[in-house]
Formats: sequence, structure tokens, C-alpha cells
Amino acid sequence: MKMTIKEIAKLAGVSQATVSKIINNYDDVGMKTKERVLALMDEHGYRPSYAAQSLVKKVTKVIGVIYAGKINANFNHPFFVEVVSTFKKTMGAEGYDLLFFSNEKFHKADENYLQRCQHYNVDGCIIIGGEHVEPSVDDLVQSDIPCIGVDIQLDGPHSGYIMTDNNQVSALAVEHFYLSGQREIAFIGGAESSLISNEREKGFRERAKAYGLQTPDDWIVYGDFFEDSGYKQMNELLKKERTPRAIFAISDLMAIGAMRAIKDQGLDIREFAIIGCDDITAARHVEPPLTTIRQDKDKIGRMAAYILKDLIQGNIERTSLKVEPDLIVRESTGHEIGSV
Amino acid sequence: MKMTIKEIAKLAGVSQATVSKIINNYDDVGMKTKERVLALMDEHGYRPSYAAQSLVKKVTKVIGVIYAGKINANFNHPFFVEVVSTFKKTMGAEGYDLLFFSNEKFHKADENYLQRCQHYNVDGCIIIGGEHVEPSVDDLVQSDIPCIGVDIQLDGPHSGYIMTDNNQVSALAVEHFYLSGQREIAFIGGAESSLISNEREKGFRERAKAYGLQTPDDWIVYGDFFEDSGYKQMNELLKKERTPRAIFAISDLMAIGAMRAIKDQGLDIREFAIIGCDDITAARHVEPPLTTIRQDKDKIGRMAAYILKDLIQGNIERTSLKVEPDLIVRESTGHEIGSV
DNA sequence: CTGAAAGCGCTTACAG
DNA sequence: CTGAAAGCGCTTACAG
Repeated sequence: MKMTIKEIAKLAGVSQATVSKIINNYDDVGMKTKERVLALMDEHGYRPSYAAQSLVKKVTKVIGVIYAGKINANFNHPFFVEVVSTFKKTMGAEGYDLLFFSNEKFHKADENYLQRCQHYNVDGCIIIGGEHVEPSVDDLVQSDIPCIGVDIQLDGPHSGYIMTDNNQVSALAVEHFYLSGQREIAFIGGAESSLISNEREKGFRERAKAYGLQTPDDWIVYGDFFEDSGYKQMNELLKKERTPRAIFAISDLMAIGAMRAIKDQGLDIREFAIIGCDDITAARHVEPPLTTIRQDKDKIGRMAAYILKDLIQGNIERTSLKVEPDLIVRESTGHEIGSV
Repeated sequence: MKMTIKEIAKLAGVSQATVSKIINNYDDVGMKTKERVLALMDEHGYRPSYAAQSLVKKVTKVIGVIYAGKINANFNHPFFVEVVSTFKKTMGAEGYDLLFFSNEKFHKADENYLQRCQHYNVDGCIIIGGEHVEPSVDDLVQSDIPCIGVDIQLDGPHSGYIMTDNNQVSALAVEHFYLSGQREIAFIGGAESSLISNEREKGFRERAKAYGLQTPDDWIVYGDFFEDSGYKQMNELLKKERTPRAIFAISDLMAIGAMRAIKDQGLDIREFAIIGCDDITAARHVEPPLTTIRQDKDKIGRMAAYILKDLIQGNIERTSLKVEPDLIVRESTGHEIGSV
């Protein structure tokens, strides 16, 4: 059933070498021979074996996909799934397939990303960054395998990384509050160990200062990006002596949790101004619809693919890119200027 | 840097064959030799080449993932992403990695799932079913490569499939309407070519009949599973001479669209009873929270993995499984009995 | 324009 | 308990 090059060669009455040259588009093969062989390959549905090819060539046309870190970098994470989806499409158009490493056996001490990449001989890989990244990621990044990081800073000899300009994320939120007449803002961050959360907090503080806005220290609290933590932190904020009216939560889920907390306290949600982050589907559907900062998932996925391709082809070496976020204004900040 | 078995053998002062036996856990190797070689492999981070191994062995420990059909079966589809996520975890625990085929080059006439599976020599594959499935899927399913289908009926010699009991999906919805005192129900289906939509419609009609409920023919309409189509179809329903008060939409997004249509018409949403399907995140957050029929994504993904494993090991041949859905009662059907 | 031969990194009877 | 040798399905100088 499954044919080999040898059988095709015999059928065509030529040597293996000739068939191989046709497969690999060498131009020193006679037209008639070529046509005959091509027809035969087509007829028998012949496809050269990946294993044999990759054993002798260096190229595999396979990209490894790694979700690094124990938290927030999962296959079904709503942000990353969009990024990876676009990445997959873009790489797919170039003929690459994606190999997703499972790390369920990772407690086994000898598991190691570099080894696995070498085992499969992938042409390159994409690393999705979560929190508490395994040290073995670094061995991979320092190797000569091209790597592109998303939301993780990679500094290997053939690596790059890409992420949203998180400073700008906060800038947009703070600016929008400022233009809405808010003068005091609370901040609900993610885990304190999170690179993303830290960048956004830094941007938040700087920008608030630049606009002369107040950000009392006890109005800066931390959740874990999920809804319940937003609910809990908002309740804490509402217990303070002075309570905030403007809240920037660095994930939509936390913002939604915060809205729920406000309602559950019997307060009027219309008297609060809330901004989230991500623009998940639910953001449009909560009451009131949530103003949010959207990351350009599409661009991130697409650029990650382009950069990785350039890295693989040796067109570039180290590189990094920040992608601009967008402000999406909805009613949770009380008005509808430029609503999308 | 990247070692071969030959180098390890030389370092250890034994033959390749001996090293190979150690890698493959043959038990006829001396303890001391084994330990020495193992230590060496560890020290040098040696990992046998996938290509070389798979060339000579039949097993690859790689599973192909195929999103078949042009519609509704995407990498980032909210339902399938959960299913595949659990599938990945379960297979991962067994040491399998997942290879996602890209089908961006698919217009190229010679693309063919069977060929690609053979090319990579995958141990088996999972096929996610959408609409308008490519005929080439059938060649794969009829081959001797084990296949497990999700939301697609597969009848190959070594294949199985799994999906929610769609008849039961409708049964739960109809029953809930019946118990809420509704006596006339409208139905918003998906594309008419959709297997899932057809099963649900069939179940809906049968069960409504069994309960003696009215389902006027012009109250049975079709969208495309997305929000806007629900909005549009609901508007059509509201133009009828007699308009429905109870609506079963076979996706949450369409249900949410329908709710929006009702509100936009200036009608009181509280006078309608609406049931969706899927239990997406937004279902909890719309006003009023949406009653829905939840599919057990986790179980589907897990069972798909178990079945595929059994298929690969030859423990079973053809098989199929229906998974029970759950009714999640929220306020869109007017009361809160047994709310989750 | 075509083919013989070596080699890619492994595994597996087989012989000792 | 260990190793020499053939073979898995390809590609690539090289010679003709």
C-alpha cells in the first residue's frame, strides 16, 4: 500500500536517484522522464517518508510548540489560542506543520525541551510564556535552534520575542480615565511574579504620575487574572476608608469579577468606571458592556511567524518587537465616544 | 553537540547494538554496562533521533490532529479547543505528542490527509468534524491508520467516533420548557448541512411531539451558529403573525443574538424563555444569564484519547460513543430551580 | 541527462 | 551477555 521510492523507480524504469531528483526539483532531469515519474507518483499516492527525508536532510518543515511555565500558558488559554491560531495559519501557508509537545510527563527529571526538539529535529519553535518557566527552556533558547517567544523574553543566539507594548496598555487606560474626568484610579494586577503584570503596573504608575492622577498605594491590589480574584480584590477595595470609583483591571475576567462585587454590594455600577484588558467575548455582553484594552492577537501571531521564518532562514539573528494595543470604549466607563 | 548512538557507544567502549538495547529496555544487557552507558547518555543529553527510530520501528508516538471541513472546525473554536486540550493532556500522559496539520495549502490538488499521515508515520489521528468535510478524509479513515472522530461519524476498519448525544440535548431543552409551563416552542438551528444541527432538530421535533408541545413549522428557522444569525432569525420570528415566547437556539451565540434582537425591538426580555447550547463563558454574563445545555467537553476529550489508544493497541476495532449533556438552568428561562 | 554507491542514525535478527 | 552486519527510505556528491 505505502510505496517507496524504490518501487516508483522500478515502475518508471529509472533509478532511485532520478526519482529523488524529481521530488526535490532538480532541473537536470529530462522532461519526459519527469512527467512519467510524476504521473506514477500521483497515481500511487506516493509521498516520501518524513523519517527518511529528515534523516538525511537538515530540514523538517516542522515547528515545535511549547507552552512554557506552569501557569497561564495553556493550550486553551483564550489569548494564546488566538495567537497560535494565526501563527499556525501563517506558518501553514509556508508549508510548516506544528508539533505540540505534551509536558504531562514533565516531572520525569530527564525531560528536556532541547532534547525533544533535537529528537524531532524541528526547524524552529515557538515558546508561549507563562509564569514559573522551567529552566530547561533556557537550554533550548541558547542552542542553535531558532526560537520565537510570545510574552516571554528570549535572548538566545537565534531567537526573538514579541509581545504587546504593556506600557502602552496602561497608558491607554490611564489616558482614557483622565479624559473621562477621573482623578483617582485603582489598579487590579495579576500575580506579582508575572512579567506582564509588572510591566503594566509600571506603566500604570508612570502614566498616572505624568497626568497628575492619584493612585493610592492601598488601591493597588493583585489577583491572578481570573474572575474570582477580581471579585475578591474589589470587595477589599470597597472596604477601604476611601473607595475608588475608577478601576483598571489587567484582565477582563478580573474586571467582570469586580463588576459583580460592586453589584453584590448593592452599589450602582453606573457610578463606577471600569476598564479591563483582552477584549474577550464576554466583555461585550456584560452589563454594562466593558471598556477594555485589546491586544492585537492577530498581528502577534502573524509577526511571530514571520520572525521565526526569518530566524530559520538566517535572515536575522536576535530581534524583538512590541505590538501596539487598542482602546475599546464601551459603557462601563460611562460614555460612548468612538465606541467600536 | 548533538550526539549519535555511535559516539555514545565509542565512549562507553561497547557496540551500537548494545547501546540500542539499553535504549529499548532489552533485559539481556549486563548491569554494569547498562549503568555506564546510561550515565554517559545522561551526561551528554543524548536522545535517539526520531527520524532514525521511526524509519526502522513502526511506532512514532505522534498523533495527527486534523480539523476537517471548511466550517466550524477551527483550531480556535471554543468547543473544540477544550476537547482537544483534554485530549492532548490525556495522550500526553501516555507519551504522545500531537502534530497539527496545517491545511492552508489545501487548494493544491494533491494534498491528501492519508499521504500526510503516512509521510509522518503517525500512530493514529484525531479528526475534528466541521461542515463540508473534504473527501480525502475518507481515504484516511478507510486506511489502516487508527482514527477517532469528534462530531463526525467515522466508519473505517480501525476507527471510532464520539459526540454528545444530540438527541438528548434537545430532549433536555424541550423537557425544561415543558416543566416551565411552555406549550409552544421555536427552534433556531444551525446550517442545514450540519450533522449536529440535524440531529438536534430531529430530537427537538420528536421530543416536542412526545410532550404534546406545539412547534409550528414557521417557527423552525436556521442560522449558522454565530451571534448575528441568531439576531437575524429572531427578528424574523418576531415578524410572524404569532410570535414565540419560548426559543431553543442550538448555540449560545445564537441565543445571545436572539436576546439582543428582543431587546432591540423594545420587548421585555423577561417575558421570553430562552435556552442556548454550549455554556460558553459569555452565557453566564449576559442579562439575564442564559439557561443552556452543556456538552461534557472534558469527557469527550478524555474518552477520545482512551478510544484512540485502544484502537492503536488493537484492543478494539470499530466503536462509537455518545456522551450525555447537562442542563444548566439560569434566569433566561425565568426561574432558578437547580441553578448551577 | 542518468545511475551506482555511500551515508544519514537507528534496530533487529543472528551468531557467538 | 555482546557485537557484526543488514536494512529502514531517502539524498547527494560523483562519475559517466
